[in-house]
Amino acid sequence: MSPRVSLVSRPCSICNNLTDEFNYGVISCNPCKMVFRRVMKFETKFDHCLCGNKKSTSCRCCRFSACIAGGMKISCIQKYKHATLIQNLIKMDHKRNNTFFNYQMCEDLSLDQLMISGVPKIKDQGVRFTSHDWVSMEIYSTIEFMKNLDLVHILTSNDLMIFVKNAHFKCAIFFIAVRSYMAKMEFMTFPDNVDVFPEEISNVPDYSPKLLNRIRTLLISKFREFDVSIEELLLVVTIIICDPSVAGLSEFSMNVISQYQRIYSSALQAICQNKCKASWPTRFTNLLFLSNILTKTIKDLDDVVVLFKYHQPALPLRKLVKDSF
Amino acid sequence: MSPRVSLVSRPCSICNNLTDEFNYGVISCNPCKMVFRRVMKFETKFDHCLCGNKKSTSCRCCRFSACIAGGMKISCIQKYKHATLIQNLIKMDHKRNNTFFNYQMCEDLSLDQLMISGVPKIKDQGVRFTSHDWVSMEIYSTIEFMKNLDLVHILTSNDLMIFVKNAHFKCAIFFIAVRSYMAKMEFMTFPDNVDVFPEEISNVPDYSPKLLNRIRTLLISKFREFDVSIEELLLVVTIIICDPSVAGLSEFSMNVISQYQRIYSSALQAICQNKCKASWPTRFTNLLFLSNILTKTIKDLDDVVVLFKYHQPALPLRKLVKDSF
DNA sequence: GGTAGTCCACGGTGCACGGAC
DNA sequence: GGTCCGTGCACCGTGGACTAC
Repeated sequence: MSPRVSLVSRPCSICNNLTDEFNYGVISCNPCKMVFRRVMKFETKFDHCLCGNKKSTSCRCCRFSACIAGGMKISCIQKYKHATLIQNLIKMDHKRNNTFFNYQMCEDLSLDQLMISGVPKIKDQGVRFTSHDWVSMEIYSTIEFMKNLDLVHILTSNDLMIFVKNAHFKCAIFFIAVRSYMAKMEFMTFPDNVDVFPEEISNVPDYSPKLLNRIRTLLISKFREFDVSIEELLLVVTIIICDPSVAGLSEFSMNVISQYQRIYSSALQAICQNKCKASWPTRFTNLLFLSNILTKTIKDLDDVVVLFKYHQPALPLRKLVKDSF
Repeated sequence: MSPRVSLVSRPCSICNNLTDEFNYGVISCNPCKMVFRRVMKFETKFDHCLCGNKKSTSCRCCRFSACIAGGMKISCIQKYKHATLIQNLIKMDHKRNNTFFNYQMCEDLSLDQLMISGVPKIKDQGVRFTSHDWVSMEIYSTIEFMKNLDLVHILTSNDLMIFVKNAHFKCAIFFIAVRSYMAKMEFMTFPDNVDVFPEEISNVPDYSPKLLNRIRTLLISKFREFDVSIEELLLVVTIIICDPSVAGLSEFSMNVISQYQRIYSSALQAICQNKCKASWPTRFTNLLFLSNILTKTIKDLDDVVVLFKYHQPALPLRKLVKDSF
């Protein structure tokens, strides 16, 4: 009997050249493996093109797109191992806090303007921030956080816009809760005890302290209930950010975002397993459910804004906030 | 009664990842086991680094250091089983003898110079060695012997220097005694009956044949008394070499050297047990006591050198010898 | 039965080559 | 024609799965 031939050559799933290799989860030749690796490592710059050479090796962009479409697993890239992933999120969070606390917006930009050019400046000495100012910085630093995620390097600018627009406001609210929770507060607040709602709110006739208070406390009460760590919160927010089901995304970006969401999700799962042994699925579900609590909070906030708009149409809301409702 | 839970996951003592394995004497995951195995087997090169990623798996050096610090037992590596160990020492001794008999120093190097670059050349035909020449080769070949010990591969160059400096001269003297003893001599001598002391010694007024003779005979008389074998002598010298209590060593190197000393020591113990059954502890103690006899001989030698220096300050001692007093 | 050792697939790295400017 | 950048080959180290003692 002849020995089993294991190294049979098959066409590379990316470029069709014959190969006996298996890389990043698919049958693929070494050159395609290297293209995928290098784009994922950002060893080489990656620009989108319009050539559409689907199975050709001549265009990096199309070859890389074929890698994604062909099922190459981003999670096989070692920098997406859990420990490294979480370390990076923590670093990004530090950076976000630094921006939030130490900078201020130069002008009242809309989200579109911000994405093109807007950069804040170092905060003036002794300037006193209103709720409007803080919320601007909260949103700005959240967008910065999102743009520091590895995946944005491989999204087209159009998809990146959709990606950011979808989650930035929601996540900014989440980050207010995170910061307040980490500062041992029971409710959302800005630094120096500046309320999250502008002072002008007391002029609204249907003013409902109960509703406002629910907005301020709901998320944080859940954080406390589950005794969440910053690592868990950062993974949850990243899972919320990486939502592949947004309308308008290209299939490519949907695929990429979805892969990243799975990576972050499995890191969160690992943390839960580590913490709770047998009961980890409960914790994991609870943490993922924070996304719904956030949605509920946003819904409440929406109601408040509607009231606001009705009774105070001239309220000077920042463009970044206005755009979100 | 519930069954004993044997496969409980615990954090790896090296990298903290969960594992249910137990390798080389500590709770440790398979990857850490493999790193330790490979460095110890010299399957892969091992360089020291400065990164200091103590509990990270990303740096081989730090991971290996953590293995040592975490208590992984070098003795569990099978090549450190007694038989292999002794075979290796015998081979190293052959090599040492080959160097000693067939080479000569190119120039008069100091120990520091020697450690960096010095290599001897094949002995010229018909050249007649003086005591000075032989002692140089004795020291050189002893250093070579020391550098052939496995453990030097994992010492930093600084610790290696300390390690060699501490024992090389002492051991060179021991090796003179070993060779003379194996050649059935009653006293230390160099080949062709060249005396271990240089001819110039007769010019010293306080010349004490009795002291010189004690130096020449003390060790060898003990060898005869205990009827030691070459295996035993090589283990003894290696135990002397692997002295973890030298000042200046890093904790890491101290730990490594100490582990090796224990390995050689237990090999010697096994030989004694094999040879003497019930009375092995006496033999074992006697053999270890040879270290003190050596120290005594070195002390005597020191006295002679002091006399020498006083009466013959211009005596052309080799740098390797000068450095040792 | 448990632990040390071996095998091998695959991810990562270094380098030489080739085309573009 | 030098330099820069991307490519793809060859090799290395890792760690999972298996074997042997």
